[in-house]
Amino acid sequence: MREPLDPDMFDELCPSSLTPIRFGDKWAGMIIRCLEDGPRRFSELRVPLRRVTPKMLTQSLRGLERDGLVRRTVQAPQTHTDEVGPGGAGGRPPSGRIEYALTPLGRSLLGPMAVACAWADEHWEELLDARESAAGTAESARPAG
Amino acid sequence: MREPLDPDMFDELCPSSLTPIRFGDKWAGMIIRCLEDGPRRFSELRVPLRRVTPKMLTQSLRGLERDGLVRRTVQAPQTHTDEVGPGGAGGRPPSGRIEYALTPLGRSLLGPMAVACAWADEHWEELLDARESAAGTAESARPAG
DNA sequence: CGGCATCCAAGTCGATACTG
DNA sequence: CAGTATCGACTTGGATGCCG
Repeated sequence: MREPLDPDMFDELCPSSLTPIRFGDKWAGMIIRCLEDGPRRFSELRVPLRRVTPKMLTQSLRGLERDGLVRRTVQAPQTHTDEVGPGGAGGRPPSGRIEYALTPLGRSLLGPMAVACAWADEHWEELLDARESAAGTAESARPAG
Repeated sequence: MREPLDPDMFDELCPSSLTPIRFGDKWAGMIIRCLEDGPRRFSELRVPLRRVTPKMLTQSLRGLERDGLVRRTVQAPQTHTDEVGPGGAGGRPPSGRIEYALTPLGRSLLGPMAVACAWADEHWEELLDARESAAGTAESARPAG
């Protein structure tokens, strides 16, 4: 658990954007899934969600926080750096470590989200077919313009 | 089944608008639920969804049709009106009876929707509490302006 | 009855630049 | 690192009026 998030997890080839089932705003569902395995820092979330501007990421997180689905915590920086860690020797102490984590309420959404994902997984081809058919009929209705 | 739809089913007291789980556009979920028990005519849908302008109702229905969730059918009007029914004696024959019905794909959404409704039913109070707390802290952060 | 056309207000989202 | 500020495009949805 708490492994680094897959950078390609939410690439634009992922057809999740065509399901009619949505959770909150455009990125809320993906954010929740990123927090599924434990707390994450802002910059950690930015890796899989690198197509999301920091403004939107902040905005979505604030919305989730407002609804009690996500909790934002600031940990005081350790003044005595007895555990610098390998490769982190050059960093000056940040003003505070900020983490986002799912609340129990946020976690309770994982069930419905799994159901939604299962539905999308099972039916996204039908959705694509229907849309292509609709586009085709719309085209044929046009007099070759 | 096929009883008339409850006019108050989707009144604004219904807190479904605060759940983060959405199906398609603003009214798609409600439309699907209205079609759950069988085909409905446009004017039938307008009763429980009377807060929805006809433009939006059409727009949502077109979207659902495009995605293969709803099918729109036009039946030829019966020229011989052997069944006028009580109280309907004054109606002149319409140009065609139009009905909207769920497709199997649309019907397959009822399961996830039930899950979403169960979640909302179970947690909407927590959502409200969180929002009120958030509003309160936002107010107290303001310097009594 | 079952829409469509038009206008307009509000919200959403993205790009870019800047900050403590 | 973790945001904030500003601008503008795009989308969504409501109000109103008209049509076959």
